[in-house]
Amino acid sequence: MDEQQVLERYLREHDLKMTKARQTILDAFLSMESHVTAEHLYEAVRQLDPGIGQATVFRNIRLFTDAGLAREACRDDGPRQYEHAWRHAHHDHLSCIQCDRVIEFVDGPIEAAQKAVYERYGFQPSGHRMELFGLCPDCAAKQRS
Amino acid sequence: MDEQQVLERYLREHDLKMTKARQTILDAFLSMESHVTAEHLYEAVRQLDPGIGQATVFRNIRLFTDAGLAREACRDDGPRQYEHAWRHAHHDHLSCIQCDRVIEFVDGPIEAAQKAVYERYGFQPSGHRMELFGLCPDCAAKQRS
DNA sequence: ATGCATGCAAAGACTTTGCAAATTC
DNA sequence: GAATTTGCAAAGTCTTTGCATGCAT
Repeated sequence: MDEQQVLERYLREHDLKMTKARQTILDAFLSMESHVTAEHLYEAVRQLDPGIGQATVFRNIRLFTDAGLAREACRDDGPRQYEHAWRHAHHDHLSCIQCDRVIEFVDGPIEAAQKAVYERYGFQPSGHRMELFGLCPDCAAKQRS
Repeated sequence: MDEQQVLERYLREHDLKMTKARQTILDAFLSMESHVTAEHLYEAVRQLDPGIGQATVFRNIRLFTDAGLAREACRDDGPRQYEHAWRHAHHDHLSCIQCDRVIEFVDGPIEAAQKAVYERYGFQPSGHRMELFGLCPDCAAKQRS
């Protein structure tokens, strides 16, 4: 089941409608990389259809989140960021604090250790978020020179 | 070296001044638990001195962050949150998605596995943030009944 | 036809900034 | 005395909402 179908199904189940604007916003979202802000998405959408308003983008990215296509990414500051959530395996982030490059990874030992923590405290897991910060090899090299 | 001294030293090194308002805001911050918003802090500060303005609280919590006393906590939404950063060992969070209870923990195996990830990608570590979400034992029990 | 969706602009939530007066060193 | 700080209010960001109209079913 691809994203298009997931959304259509969600709409059907909630008595919502597929509109031209909604379809355009979905197309734009699917064509973009992870860590999209509403502003980025709005710009991309305007390329496809200049008539679509910003509020509609905000309303729909939230709808995509409810439908399971998008997920809010953790942030310290600035506008809210979204990632793709469908057919996009769970992953964690390794970010360069200098150039903002982001590497997505999944690490078996970390996942296993997290499970142990849940058990230790008697929690029932529902998800997690992890971000590692550091200097990427390129930036570390630049800094040394 | 305690927080008071850390701040005084930071002020001296940056040619800044210790004022009555600044001291009051520091006292309020130190008396509060982790995950303080500027609004919470403002309320606490007003108890101590109703004459202090909100902008001053915003300006000073940021100063505390620069001085290494506070640290911004990761959030999806809502106002920015701060944690204590001085003499407060690094820790991760385990949060209940129902009652918002937060447990702070440090896990050796996770820290070790993170180090391995840094090495795998050639990154120079500078910090990380991890938050595990789930249902705490109490909320899980309530949900079953 | 019915009722959700849209665009616009206004309002909201949160944070920062400009400025004159007050305070610190 | 020189320079930082403060309180206030205004402005800035980012996001949501109210409403009349347009569309999808």
